[in-house]
Formats: sequence, structure tokens, C-alpha cells
Amino acid sequence: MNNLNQKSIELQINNILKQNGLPEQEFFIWNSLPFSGVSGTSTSFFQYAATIARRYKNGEITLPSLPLNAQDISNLIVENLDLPPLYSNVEAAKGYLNFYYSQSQHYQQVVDNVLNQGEKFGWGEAKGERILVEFSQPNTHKAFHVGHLRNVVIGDAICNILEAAGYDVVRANYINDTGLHVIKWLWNYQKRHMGERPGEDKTRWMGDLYAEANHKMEESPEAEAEVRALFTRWDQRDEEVMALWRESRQWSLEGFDQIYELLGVRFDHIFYDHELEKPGQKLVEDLIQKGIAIDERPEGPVIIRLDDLLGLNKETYRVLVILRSDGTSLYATKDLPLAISKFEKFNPDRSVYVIDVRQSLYLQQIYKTLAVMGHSDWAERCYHLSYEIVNLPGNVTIASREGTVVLLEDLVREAENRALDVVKEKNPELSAEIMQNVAHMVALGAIKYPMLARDNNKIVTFDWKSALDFNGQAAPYIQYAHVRANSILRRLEGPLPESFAPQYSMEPSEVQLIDLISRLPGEIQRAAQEYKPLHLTNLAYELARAFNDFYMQCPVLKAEPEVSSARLRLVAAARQAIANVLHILGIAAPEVM
RNA sequence: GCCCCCAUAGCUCAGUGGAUAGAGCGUUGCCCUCCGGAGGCAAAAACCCGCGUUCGAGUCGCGGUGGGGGUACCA
Repeated sequence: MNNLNQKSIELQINNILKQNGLPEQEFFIWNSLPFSGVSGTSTSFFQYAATIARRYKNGEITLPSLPLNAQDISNLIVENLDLPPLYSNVEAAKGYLNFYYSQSQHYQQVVDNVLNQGEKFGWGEAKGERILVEFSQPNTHKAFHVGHLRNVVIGDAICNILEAAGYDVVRANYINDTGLHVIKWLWNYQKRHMGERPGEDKTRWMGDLYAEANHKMEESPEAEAEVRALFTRWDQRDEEVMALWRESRQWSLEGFDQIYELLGVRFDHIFYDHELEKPGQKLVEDLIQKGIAIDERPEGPVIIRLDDLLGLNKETYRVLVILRSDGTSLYATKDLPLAISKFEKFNPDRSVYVIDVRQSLYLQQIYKTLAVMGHSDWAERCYHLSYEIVNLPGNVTIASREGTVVLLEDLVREAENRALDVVKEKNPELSAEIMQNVAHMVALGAIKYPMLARDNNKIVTFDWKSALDFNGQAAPYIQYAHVRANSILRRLEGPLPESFAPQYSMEPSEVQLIDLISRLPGEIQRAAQEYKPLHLTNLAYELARAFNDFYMQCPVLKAEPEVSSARLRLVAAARQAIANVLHILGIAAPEVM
């Protein structure tokens, strides 16, 4: 919408330049005006002026009259420009051309657009491109802690963002239900817990037994041999081991379902480790046959010397181990068939891996191996969406082996208790059921927001105090703005006023709010392009702040009829924009709180 | 050794090569006869160092310093 107006201005500017014997500007960069309380669009003339000056100096052009600086050229434009109706004013200041919107036109354009599009306001046109996003990747037989949470929260938000931006998204999970960690768990269960079953909180119990397994292994020297032996029985599909594996695996899967439901996350397809183990081992044989992999068994493992294969002298991709010397499988054994399977099943234009930064080299090795195998087209479509880990205060790494974990269940329970206390205090007349509901929405928002509101490559430090602090720059603040907007609209009797162009002079806080609402579609595209939910947490917070400011300064229901009608529509648009951006971030927008 | 990431206010973080570097927490002082105070207003307070590229650098490049991570049979 604004692009059309900008294009028409660009045309005019170039016409004026041409008429004055000046070269045309090839491209324009438009930005929002950086002044608060006004809205408009602005383009810099420094770039252009500098180019002109350089070409003049080089004798490429002759200038019609001298001296001619950025300010002179800007003035020339301002004097000769025929402003489109959306704008009320244009000025040349400090090398910029600033176009101010006509408040009433801009208001109407933005607000009507939001209210017409409703829940789809901000959504982009379908791009006809499919993106598969793999995220979460939990290990069965292990705990689920706040470190894992960041992956799920980022992955889910990225899927929503890509969808909103216009992509066709496949949400994929990859559950690691085999491997050494599982065998350790089975070993411990057989030795110490045979016949026991998990309670209500299945994942915690599985994690406790896993941590215990690690401790016991450190204590007893014969344990490692026993675990090895068990792994071999597993590999030979020993029926007793398999039966126990199937049962215990199911406990973990049910626990994960509880967690995903709690978080409001869904998947379109789940890949399982065990389905890929045998194909992986077969693929390894294949790679040995083709001379890509080197079989060092039994003394060593099966490896791929990537740098040698690629003819690189400097160590870059190093060596990838794809099978243990005893023939049992590694991550890489299964990640290769997994990568292939994704393309065969879904043929995505992009295959995204949401995995923490520590696996960067490993993933580059996997992608390169795909290329070496002759699938360079697939390799090029793979993308590692890397993010930094969640640490505990003092830069302590969360480790499920050590048991230095903050479990998701504990975090959610604490946050819900805290939120419930606040709801009871703030809004005692709500029913118990609604209170519980609100507490849940607030708690989860508060937990998710900090995981999204810092850049992907920044370490998040988890501490209880700030996790349970609902004040300030946090999800509850944004949710509260939504509730306030909602409570105004609830008092409205009858339908929302019809669209119109208000003639009163708007307050700066109104103009600011309109401006921020209008940015949502662009920020969704940017967040999708850069894989950064951060852009949307920023906008969500700014929207909430602008709304609270507006709420403070501008009476809605008690204002003059024209003003009141205009503000009611603006409140409805703000509520919609806040709800939409929260929804994309995977955070609920409560009606009351 | 080689590779990657980080460094902005006391703390936690924003900051499309562009106009006066913004928030939250904490500190200090204010604002409910007013649509919900989980709110608002105000004050003090910052770009690790050096050299470059550029009309213009917190942002880009190179070199330091400090911290974190990765680097053949963990995941």
C-alpha cells in the first residue's frame, strides 16, 4: 500500500532530477521517520549527493549550476514535488527528504486494513515455497529441562513466523529413542528398578533414572562392560531387551506429549531414531563401497575424511565418524538417512535444523557429506538455525547427566503459582476456573518470552528470580495491554463505528500507535528472512508500550463522539495487532487477567 | 594449533551504514474524584582497545584484549 505511494514519489523525484539535468537515482531506501509523535517515511540524500559529487569530480557529469549540495538538491525536490494525498507535508532536513503522512488518511488506511484482515493482519502472500523445520529433537529416557525449552520455543515461533510470512511449513520432530543414553537407562532399570512404573510426571522419573545410571556407572568399574554388552544385545534385537525398550520408550513419548500439549506446540511429522538405524548402517556400507568412507574396523571406526575428499589443505570439515568400531550406530549414522528422507518425503525448498551452536561443525559435516554423496542440490538447501544454549547463573551448563537441571515441569508449576497469586490479588472476582486459565497463559508467556527476546546467538542465563518476575519488559506486560484494549471494547454497546477519516488533530501517542501497528507485516517478513523471532518480540513490546501510553493520555469512551469513534477503531486495531503478534510468538493473549 | 560466537548504563538486553544510541531491572522523586495501577511521568547512568573502509561506523574490514564454545568412535 505504502509502496505504491513511495514508487510514485520516486518517479516524481527522478523526473525533477532529469528536468534539471541531474542523473537519476537508481534506488531509494525508505525508512520510518525516527521522530516520535509523528509518522511518515523518509529517504536519505547523502548517498545520492555523494555519488553526484564523485562523478562530478571524475568529470563524468557536468553540473548545471554550482555549488550544488545535498540540501540544494533536496530543496529542489521539495519545491517541485506534487504530494500524493496520503501525505500532508514534505521537508528537506539534514540531507533527508522527510514525508509526513496526513494523519487522517494514514489512520484510515492502517486501521481499516487491520480490521478488514483480522487474524490475518500481518500475513504475507503465499510464496509457493516449502520449508521443513526440524526442532525439539528430544532424547527419550532423559529429562526435559529449560535448555530444551529454548529449542522448542524458537522452533515453534520460527514455524509460525515462516507460515505468516507466506511459506508452506512442515513442522518436524526427530525423537532420539535409541543410542547409548537409552542403553544406560535400560541397564540401570534392569539392575535397580525392575517392575517399577512412572508416576504422573513421566519425564521427571525417566530423567531421574538416567541421572542415577550415570552416577552408578562412575561408581562401579564393571558397569561399562555391562552397558556395552547390553548395547550389543540391543543391536542384535534381543527380544527381552527390545520389549523393555518398547515399554520404557513409550513412557518417555507419553511424557513428551504432555510437555508439547502444555507448551501448545504441534508437529506435522515425527521421525524416530530407531527407524533410521538400520538404513543408516546400510548407507555406511554403501559409502565404504563407493570409496567415500574409510573402514578402519576392527581397530578403528568408519570415517569420512572430508577435507581430503574436498581437496582442502587447511583443516575445515575435518573427519566425520559415521559408525563405531563395534558396528553400533552414532548420530551421524542416522542423520544422513534422515536428511535424505526429508527430501524424499517432503521435497522442501529449504530444510532447516534448529539445533544449538555446539553442533555447528557437525552439521556442516553432514551437509558436506550429502554433497560428496552426489546430493549437492539437497546440501545447498540445508540450513542450520543455530542458537546459543541456556546456562545457569555463573555460566554453569545445564547437564542432564549431572542433574544440574531446572525441569520444565517445575518451572511451569512455580510460574503458575506465582501468576495465580497475582491474579487473585488483581482480579478477585474472576471464577476459579478463569483464574487458573489466566495463570497458565501468563506463566507460559513469561517463560517463553525471554527465550525469544534475545538474539539467537546470545546465551540465555536462567535464574528463578527473573523467570518469575512478571514486571517490565516481559510477556505479561504485553498481555496486559491486550487486556486493557479488550476491556474498553467490552464496554462498547453495539457494533464498532464504521470506517471514516477523522478530522480532529491527533495526539502524538495516537500517531505513534498507528505507526507501530503498520509495521507488523514488514517485521514478519524480516523475522522470517533472518530467522529471528527477536524482531517480533521487540515489536510486540513496543506496541504494548505505545498502547499503554495512548491509554493513559487519550480517553476513548468519554471523548467527543468523532474522537471516540476514531479511538474505538484504533483500540480494536491495536488489540488485533497485539493478539496477532503474540499468537505468532506462541504466546496466548488473554481477555482478562 | 585451527575454527566459531560474545563484549553497549551498576545488572539483563535492544539498536535496517544515517538524524539527539533506546528499554527493562535496580536506585531516587512523583501520579489513582479518570475506560483496570500487572500501569504512567521524571532523574542519574553506556558503545572493550587500536588501525582502516566510508560523505557518515555501536553497526563493515583487519589486528589486539577479555570471556564462552567446537575440534575422530558423546549428543
